[in-house]
Amino acid sequence: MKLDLNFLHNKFGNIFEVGLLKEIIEFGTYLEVEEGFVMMRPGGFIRSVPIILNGSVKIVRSDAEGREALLYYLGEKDSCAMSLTCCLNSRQSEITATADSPTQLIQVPVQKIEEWMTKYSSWKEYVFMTYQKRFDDLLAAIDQIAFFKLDERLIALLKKKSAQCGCMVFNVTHEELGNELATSREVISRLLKQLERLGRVKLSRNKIELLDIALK
Amino acid sequence: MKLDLNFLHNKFGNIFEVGLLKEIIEFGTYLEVEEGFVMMRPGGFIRSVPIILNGSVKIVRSDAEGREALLYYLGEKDSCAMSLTCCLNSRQSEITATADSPTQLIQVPVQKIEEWMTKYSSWKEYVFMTYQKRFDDLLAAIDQIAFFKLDERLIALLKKKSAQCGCMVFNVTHEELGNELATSREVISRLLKQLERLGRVKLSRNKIELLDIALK
DNA sequence: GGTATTCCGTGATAATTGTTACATAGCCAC
DNA sequence: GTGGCTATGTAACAATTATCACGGAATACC
Repeated sequence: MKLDLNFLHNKFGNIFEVGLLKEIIEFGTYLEVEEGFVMMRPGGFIRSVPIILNGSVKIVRSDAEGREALLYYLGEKDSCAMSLTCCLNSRQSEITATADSPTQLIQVPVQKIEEWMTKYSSWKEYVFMTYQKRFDDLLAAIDQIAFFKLDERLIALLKKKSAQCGCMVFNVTHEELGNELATSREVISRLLKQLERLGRVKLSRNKIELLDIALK
Repeated sequence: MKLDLNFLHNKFGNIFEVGLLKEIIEFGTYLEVEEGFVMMRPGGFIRSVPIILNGSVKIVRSDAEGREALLYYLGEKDSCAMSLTCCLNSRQSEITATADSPTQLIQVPVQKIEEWMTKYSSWKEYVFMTYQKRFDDLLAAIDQIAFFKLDERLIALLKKKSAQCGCMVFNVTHEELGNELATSREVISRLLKQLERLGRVKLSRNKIELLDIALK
């Protein structure tokens, strides 16, 4: 697909001014990645800031031993605070970003980030909003990890996944859930089975269906 | 104390340009708060952004049941991402800020935050740096909570406190440590006692002395 | 000095989470 | 359909953390 002004205007018309949209078309790079594609790794150098058009991107923190903790998801119109930081300071990434579904995005090259901030107030606001949203997301992640027990965190995660795909059935393995909650597959299996016995989910291989979870 | 240009120039000369320092003197408010003073509460409205001159401020996240989790400390020259967000968006605070030692600071009124960002590039950079630093701080907090066991987190917290006061002995109760790690006083007492038996700390009422902790 | 208050130590026990080990089930390729 | 791979179920046990209950120690206040 080629970036075109009408398309961008529909999506970003209320955020970005037209001049900026034109520059985005001129200097941005359109990119389409498939589910599972790892867009960014700890230690990776980052030369562009992504703007998500469609799909969703999972942002995860990993420790030295390969354990993980889910931080948040990026969705339509979102951007990434880490890549902003990295671009503005020539730093390396400290997180992992993985496409959680087929994802379309625009990459804004590092040189334009600062330039546009002085040139377009809408861009400046977008950058600030990005920092603020991700800050909020991190606070929410800390709430989950610090204040809730695993069963509640699991339910919250299932809800979040359901919200991401906009449906009540989605594909996921217990292993993946375990990673995202920084625990083991067995623990997740146990908790899920418990939820199934309570009639709150229906389990199959690679798939979970939410029954009365999203409502609560 | 009155704000004076020499003083500010010594402290911030390599960060802020002189014109900005003059405006800070003109429009900022000097404030001195004693240890334990609660500078900000969840739900509180925020009409200014602080710049810390001296001392340290503890930033804590609390949940509905009054449990807490330490996020990070602010020290000299630092500022607060939450108050920036709140000022720029008329939002309410979602964290608690408490003076952890006698603290001197400047309050920058909300109107000037945006104005200075277009006027002084050094201010713009300071604001961005603040977001970035707090973002990093939150990531570090998540690492601690998600990947480490309580005994390690306790040691890390003791180190942090020691670094804050710049000494090996400091005043703190087990209760306070428990709050900051979102656990109970008893658990902390037990872990501390264990550390004392290992010869790594020396305990007294209201006081902890680090022996071979800071070195490791 | 006596008393109240706050802080600390610790046993007992429960709840939660982590680990090990192995069995079984679903699915794909041939 | 058979073999191989991945995913799930689950028991048994270990480790960690939480809670309850109480006694005693240090300090403050009168």
